Amino acid sequence: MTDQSQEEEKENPRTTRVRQIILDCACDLLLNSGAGEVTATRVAQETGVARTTIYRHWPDQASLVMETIDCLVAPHVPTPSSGSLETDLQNTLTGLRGRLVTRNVRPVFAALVDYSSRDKSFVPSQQRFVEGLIQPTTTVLEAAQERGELPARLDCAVAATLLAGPLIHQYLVMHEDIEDELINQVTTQFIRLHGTR
Amino acid sequence: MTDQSQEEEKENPRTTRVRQIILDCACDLLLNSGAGEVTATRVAQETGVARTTIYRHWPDQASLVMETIDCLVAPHVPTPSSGSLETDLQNTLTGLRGRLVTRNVRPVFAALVDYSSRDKSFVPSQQRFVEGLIQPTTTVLEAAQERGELPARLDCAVAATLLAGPLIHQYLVMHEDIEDELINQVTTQFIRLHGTR
Amino acid sequence: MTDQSQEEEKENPRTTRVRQIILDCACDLLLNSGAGEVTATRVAQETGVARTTIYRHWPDQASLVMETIDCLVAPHVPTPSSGSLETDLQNTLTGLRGRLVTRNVRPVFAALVDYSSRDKSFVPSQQRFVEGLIQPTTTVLEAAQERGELPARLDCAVAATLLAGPLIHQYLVMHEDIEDELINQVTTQFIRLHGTR
Amino acid sequence: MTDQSQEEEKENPRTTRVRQIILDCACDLLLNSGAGEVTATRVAQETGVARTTIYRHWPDQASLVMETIDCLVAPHVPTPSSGSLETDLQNTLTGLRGRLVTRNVRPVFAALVDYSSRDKSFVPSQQRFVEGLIQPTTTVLEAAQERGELPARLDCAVAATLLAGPLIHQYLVMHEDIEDELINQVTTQFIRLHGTR
DNA sequence: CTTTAATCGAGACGGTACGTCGTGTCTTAGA
DNA sequence: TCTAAGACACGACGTACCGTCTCGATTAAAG
Repeated sequence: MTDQSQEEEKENPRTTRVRQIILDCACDLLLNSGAGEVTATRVAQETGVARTTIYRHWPDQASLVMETIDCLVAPHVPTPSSGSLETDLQNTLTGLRGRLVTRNVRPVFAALVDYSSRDKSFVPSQQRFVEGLIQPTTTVLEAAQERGELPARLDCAVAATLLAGPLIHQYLVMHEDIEDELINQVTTQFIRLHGTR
Repeated sequence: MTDQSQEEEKENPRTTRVRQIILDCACDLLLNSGAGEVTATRVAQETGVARTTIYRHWPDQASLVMETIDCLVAPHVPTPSSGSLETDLQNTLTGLRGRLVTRNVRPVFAALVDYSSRDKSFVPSQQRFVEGLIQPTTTVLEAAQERGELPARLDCAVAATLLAGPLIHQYLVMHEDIEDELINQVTTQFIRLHGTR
Repeated sequence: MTDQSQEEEKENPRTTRVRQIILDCACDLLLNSGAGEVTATRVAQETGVARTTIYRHWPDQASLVMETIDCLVAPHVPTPSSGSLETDLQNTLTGLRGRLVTRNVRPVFAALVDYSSRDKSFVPSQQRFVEGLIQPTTTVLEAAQERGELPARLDCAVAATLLAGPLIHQYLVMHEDIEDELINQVTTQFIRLHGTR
Repeated sequence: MTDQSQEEEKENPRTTRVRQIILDCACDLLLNSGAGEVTATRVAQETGVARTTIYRHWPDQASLVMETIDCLVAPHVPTPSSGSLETDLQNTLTGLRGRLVTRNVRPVFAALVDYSSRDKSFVPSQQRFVEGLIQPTTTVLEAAQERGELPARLDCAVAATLLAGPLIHQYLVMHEDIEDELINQVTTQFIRLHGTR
């Protein structure tokens, strides 16, 4: 009945609106201009909201950035299974590559790494964000495990690291493109080792 | 004879000393307090060198940080080969893990990611830095290839990504510890796939 | 009724107070330490006001000095007329001499000359300041003219220059004291020439 | 015999040359760009002489400016007497007005006033400079006195102040032009009072 | 004609001030 | 009640000039 209102504590609609305007602008700035521009001053200029209003909702720049980033955690989009684990992995990893590029992940990642390095309370946010990226891979592995295509004792999280790790390393850490060849190698290698046929 | 001395242009020793003092302090600050503290003002306070002197050597904060980071690129330390590729890889990856921790790589990485995200001219620095970390792995692979333990057509750089990528992803991206198990998996998987016995 | 209040725009009292603190200190510095010390940095140190606050009110050092000087323009103090033009002039010029000394006019004049020489927009300030010094003389002359003691066609401004000019020249330009003799000569000469008995 | 050589101490010709180059440039800067530009840095840029060389000859900026100004003290140019004191005075004062303008006296005066206000040792320089301007007037008066056209008890220095003072006040202090009318008034007034016919 | 000493060029260095920008706190008015 | 508007203290930025200080490289004069 009042289910949703009890979470929100009957927040003033004006407040909600302003918060949203600010967050939208912050997301925009983060994705398009980098974390360095997610600034009370900049958001105020951009939105017309007063700088003091921003500080009323977030005690400081860090917490605004934190919440901005959490807005950008990729929601889990299930990929339809093709039946073959190898194909599924290929598809998932290709999808990951696609999302890294189209979602403009680099600036968000940069913000996370930067803030995490000075404030450990950002680490969970960073983990959540990266897990959001890897999640589909883990899901595919778990499905395969359920179907018996992977040994039950396999730790799917570790396995996902083996699969997605090289891609993320290549793109976010090395700042280089992910070649099809890399996806192939990663997948083939994994299947050969763990695939139960 | 005087070939190499002519590159250095006989720089005033005082200048060299002051530059070194500044860089040392900057490295210190970067490693222990984070890139945000690598500031002309802060370095000046810390070293007693005048702020203007710093600006004489580096036009701005970014270039000081850039050079500071380049000071921290891990020099290549050759690991003695044990004869067995598997053992070599285990050792090398364990060494990588050790260096990640003892070298306090996270703040450096954070600085690189941060600066690269706003200024693409930092990307090469970032690549150089990460390659400096991975280099031993590549070396081990090339040695094995020479010995015939790996197929000649194998691209050692890609292979190194497959091996070191998951570790770096785990430590720098996921902010989590590298378990022995991960090193084992990565190594075994690689050997099984490519090892020519 | 609210006519005059609308000019002032109901400025925040704190702001008014801070502006005044700054100006007071600037006047002090100008009079006692010279224009060279009227510096944002110096005023900030002296008053405890932040340097940036000063820059909020005055875009640069020059405009602060300009306003400081305008604070020091001598307000017109009417001298009671003795009935005799000669005595009035003696009194007024003696008063001028007194004000030159007690008001510590030299540093203000120095500032004006200095700034005017590089920025013509200071010239009006300089004129206003000097006219503020001469004003009583002009007033005395005008009163005498009204009483018929001076010919109606006499240009009082020029006449004031003839009277006050030598004094100011002696004190501000030649950096020498003004002897009673000089005042006497100037007055006598003027009365003999223009006095209508 | 060695009269002149003993003053100059057989100075190195290179030194003399460099000193002259610097002073020439300093005069130029003082007259055309104002005292604020008479700077070691600026002179060095302008002349190609090293900044350190300037400091070798003058301990600081002030002493360079001081010497620069002394170069600009107007040499006494005798004006031919017309026989009539009134005409002589008219000519001399008109000449003074001319020199004020053509000699570009304002920036020099500004420099003198500025430096004198912070360092009393500049006061004599300022007096010398202004006396250089007034000197012809005094000379004319003394000649007239000699001829008996002025009473012997007249203090020519004071008289010169009465005559030249208003002009200098008008031009240097009030920053306004000197009208012919002012010269007339000053002269007539003086003659009427002191002229012995 | 060379050698030796004065002088110069070049530029690092420690300072001080500049004017700008951003932060986070605060107060006052207005919707 | 919450927002707008903006002053304020703080502190870093990057710049300009000061006056001091090495260093080599020129140049001048003396041997």
